[in-house]
Amino acid sequence: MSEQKISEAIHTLKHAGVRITPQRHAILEHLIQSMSHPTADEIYKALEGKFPNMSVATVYNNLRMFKEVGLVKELTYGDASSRFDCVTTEHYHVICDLCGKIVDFHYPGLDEVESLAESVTGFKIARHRMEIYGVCPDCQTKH
Amino acid sequence: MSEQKISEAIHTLKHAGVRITPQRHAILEHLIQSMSHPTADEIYKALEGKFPNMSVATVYNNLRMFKEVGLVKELTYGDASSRFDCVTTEHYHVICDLCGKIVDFHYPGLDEVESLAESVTGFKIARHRMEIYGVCPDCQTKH
DNA sequence: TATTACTTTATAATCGTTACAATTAGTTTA
DNA sequence: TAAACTAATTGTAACGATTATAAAGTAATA
Repeated sequence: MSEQKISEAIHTLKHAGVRITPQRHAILEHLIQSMSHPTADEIYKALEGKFPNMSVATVYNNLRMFKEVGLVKELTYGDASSRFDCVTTEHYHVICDLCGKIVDFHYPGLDEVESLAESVTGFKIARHRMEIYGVCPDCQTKH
Repeated sequence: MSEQKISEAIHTLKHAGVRITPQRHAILEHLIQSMSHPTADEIYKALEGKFPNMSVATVYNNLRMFKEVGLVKELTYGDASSRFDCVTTEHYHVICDLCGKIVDFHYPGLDEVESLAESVTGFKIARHRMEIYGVCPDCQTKH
């Protein structure tokens, strides 16, 4: 379960020559254990009990670091804050238009979209992103 | 050509009870004629010759308005500025990782993705977005 | 023409994020 | 284990995109 994911992640970090500070450990743990896709601020608030002196900058610094090492993906949605997602397997996100909830959605990679785009545009395609928007079950019953 | 698109758009606006001010007309014209997907600031700069006193707020206000009427779509990419795209037909965007160029890409709607997401997650799906990233031909030759 | 509502303008404010310099704390070496 | 080295954290200032606000201007309407 998540214990194992955490130690795997820590191993990855050590291998990349990164020190394991208490703050880092806590941010990582929170990212892995929370099944949601928290914003930097949510992580900050969640940990301020344990680390009353932690700076927001630390959260951002480490999230950037995790991203560079490949542990985490940043989900960017326009003006709103970025959300951060622990990379496990490839998946897409389904997002509720009303409450903002994000649900993981597995779908076989759209390789043919990439190859078609490559041949049509002449780009050397590296990746794609897709999000699906709608209203979640909770919000459907409430409205 | 674009003359016709402009008058169509103006008709849509009038029908929605919106006054056609010179600034509005110019912003609309720029959006339709420029084949790119400009940011609010690019529009602002492009028009400051004609309208030395125009405020950025005017650009933002009108872009929001155009969006509400359905003339324009906002493309949001994380921290960077939003880009604005005149709605003509459904299409996706291919984006260069190096220079940021955006190219339109037509692909048959991924209806099956939406319907699968709907059945798997219980969401009532309304739409999706997809972007494809890579390196454009120009940047490929330069690097 | 007077009234009304809508627009624009200029500027201040907001919010997420990053830069910076000073301090603190892991890690390594002796 | 202690000194030395380097990376990480902290607090705060700064930044940039966007929005809010209030005052002034402009079009439409009676």
